[in-house]
Amino acid sequence: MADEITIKDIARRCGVGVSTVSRAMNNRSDISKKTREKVLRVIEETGFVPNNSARNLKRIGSQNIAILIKGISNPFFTDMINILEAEIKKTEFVMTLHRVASRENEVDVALELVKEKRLQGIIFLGGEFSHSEEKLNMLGVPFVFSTAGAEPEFLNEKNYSSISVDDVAESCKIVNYLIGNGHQRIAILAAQEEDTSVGNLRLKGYKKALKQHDIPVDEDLICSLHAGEEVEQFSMENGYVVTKELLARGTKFTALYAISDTLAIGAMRALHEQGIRIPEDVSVAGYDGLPLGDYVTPRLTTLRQPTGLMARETASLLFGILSGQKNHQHLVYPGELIIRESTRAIR
Amino acid sequence: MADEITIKDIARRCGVGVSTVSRAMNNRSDISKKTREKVLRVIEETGFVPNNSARNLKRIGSQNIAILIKGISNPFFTDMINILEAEIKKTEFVMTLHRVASRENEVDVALELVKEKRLQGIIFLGGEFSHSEEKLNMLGVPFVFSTAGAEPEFLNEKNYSSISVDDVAESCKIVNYLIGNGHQRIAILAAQEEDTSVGNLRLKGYKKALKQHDIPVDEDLICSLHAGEEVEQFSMENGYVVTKELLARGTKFTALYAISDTLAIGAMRALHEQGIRIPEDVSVAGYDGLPLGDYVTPRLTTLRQPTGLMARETASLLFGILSGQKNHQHLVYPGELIIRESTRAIR
DNA sequence: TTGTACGCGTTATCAT
DNA sequence: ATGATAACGCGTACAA
Repeated sequence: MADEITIKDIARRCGVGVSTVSRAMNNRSDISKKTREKVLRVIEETGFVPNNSARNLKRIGSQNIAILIKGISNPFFTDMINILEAEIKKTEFVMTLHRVASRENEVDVALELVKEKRLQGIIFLGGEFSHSEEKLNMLGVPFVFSTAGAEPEFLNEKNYSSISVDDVAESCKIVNYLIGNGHQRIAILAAQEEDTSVGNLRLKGYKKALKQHDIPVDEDLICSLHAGEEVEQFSMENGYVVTKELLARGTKFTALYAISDTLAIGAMRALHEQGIRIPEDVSVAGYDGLPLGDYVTPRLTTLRQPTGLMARETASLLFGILSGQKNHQHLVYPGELIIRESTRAIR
Repeated sequence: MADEITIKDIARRCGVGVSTVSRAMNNRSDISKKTREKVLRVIEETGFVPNNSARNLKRIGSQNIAILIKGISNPFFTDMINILEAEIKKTEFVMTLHRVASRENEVDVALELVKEKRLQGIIFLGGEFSHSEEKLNMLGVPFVFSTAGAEPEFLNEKNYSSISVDDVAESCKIVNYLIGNGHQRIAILAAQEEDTSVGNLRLKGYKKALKQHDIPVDEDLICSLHAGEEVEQFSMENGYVVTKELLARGTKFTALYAISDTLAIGAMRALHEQGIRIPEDVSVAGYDGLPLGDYVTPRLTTLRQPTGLMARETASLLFGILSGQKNHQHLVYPGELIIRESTRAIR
């Protein structure tokens, strides 16, 4: 309500010029200790808060780094965000977290943010990896795609970095583990065919593993996730519902592989309700390696993505590039098969 | 890289004035359809993106609403955020989500944001509820505290709204349920005494319930959560660790009440590892009513907060105030005791 | 060390 | 319907 107070008001009240106030606020050296203290005291008393829009507009180089997250409610990211935050806090940079709605294009959002906040760098978490190069080049600041899936064409780019696991290979790995334990009829909870994100890559890995063992792909075993505005794609509920449908179809299977741990947990509940025992009757495997998977009963077999390592490398890479000590690179980290209680060998 | 392109460049390329470009961008009516199309086409071609800082600086009334969240990784909020987002999307307002670090003061952050984004309203999710009135009054725009805990002094304020459950009463409710089922020695995973947030209120509720039944408070049964920069307070891991400590102490108890579902799930794992059966040997109850609680085994007894309702009411209240159709109010919603499989009657 | 004046990119106002 | 111009609030060069 009170008329917005500006730097001019502070200057007037202190009997100094506006630049002096500015200097005090920004901890400049070219100001006497005495004046600074006076100015800061008045700022404190009046509760003056500088307008960031005006600052961003004028400031040459901010120290802002943005993290853009698609699917912020995905617990998979919370770990990475916390580590990224800790890493960034060690530097002179300031992090701003920005969520991207599922219908938004993250590069468009980034384009806005670069101008608005005078960003120095960007980290993309999750999301698609099919972006027009033209737009990417318009960003004008270094950026790193993290956990965005690895496509060969992607890996040739010299203009930006990426950090990921090989979703196809890792997905193949866990399905191979199931096959190695005697499972032939393996249901999968996977993304729609049209999906251009990791969901599709993990489905590819599933098919690849089957092919390696000459097991024919049975479309009845492939359960497409419901997707849309309403349902969270990788939610426990979605896993539950889709598994219910699978069971209703009467398709036989000895193992179920869900492309995320959350989906797997939903599936476990659906199986449990039907009196199907895990792992005695059906083995269940997930993907991601969420902490949560270690807390459910039975504990979930999964493919762990090295989130801590990836987050630290993401930060290190971006700061290396910003300081001119590193060049853009595309790093692919191996996942880790974590065998717990929800799977078993059959026959 | 490319020199930043501005509204002036667009104007020049179109052979029009800058104000005409501005009109085209902002869908004003006082511009011919033909010119607008031409301008928009050039904007499209050049990939021009207006600078939001400049816009915010100049614009009189934005349509921005901010949601400030303390503890964004808390799954309890994801539900509310999704609903709030859906409600806000129905209006002319634009929502921006902003996370507040645990060491930051949410009102200070809000103060900055109000100026920077010319906010029209604020929703606070989580966090403390002990704010200086002086600062709150400086905000100058309507705001609603949601799920911030209900304190009597708080409820007298006419200058803002709050939406909450009565944490003391609800906590008391679930402990009473345990007592009613024959439990006398009830361990609690609770916040530290110094906590000024909901954690403390829930502990109060626990003590109140014991008192009502003349059960003496045994300090050995009160397990303080680890808190700090490193550990997420309401995490499964914290629940696990604290329960381990409880068990190591050898204190006897027939029920365990955790002040959040995530903590309860961690506790269940710790009990499970000791061969303690739930609910046969120990009953476990949580608080919050997360969807997750319905997916674990055994399914978790809990006190559900009506998140959907609260989110919708939060939106409705804020928009009512913004449109002058409502006054500030303080609403307290009842929680719901959800009895599932993790608790049982003894004796 | 300090103050003055200009400009950041946009929208609002006023004139045409 | 359109264009010129003055703000918005601050940082920064430059002068003092």
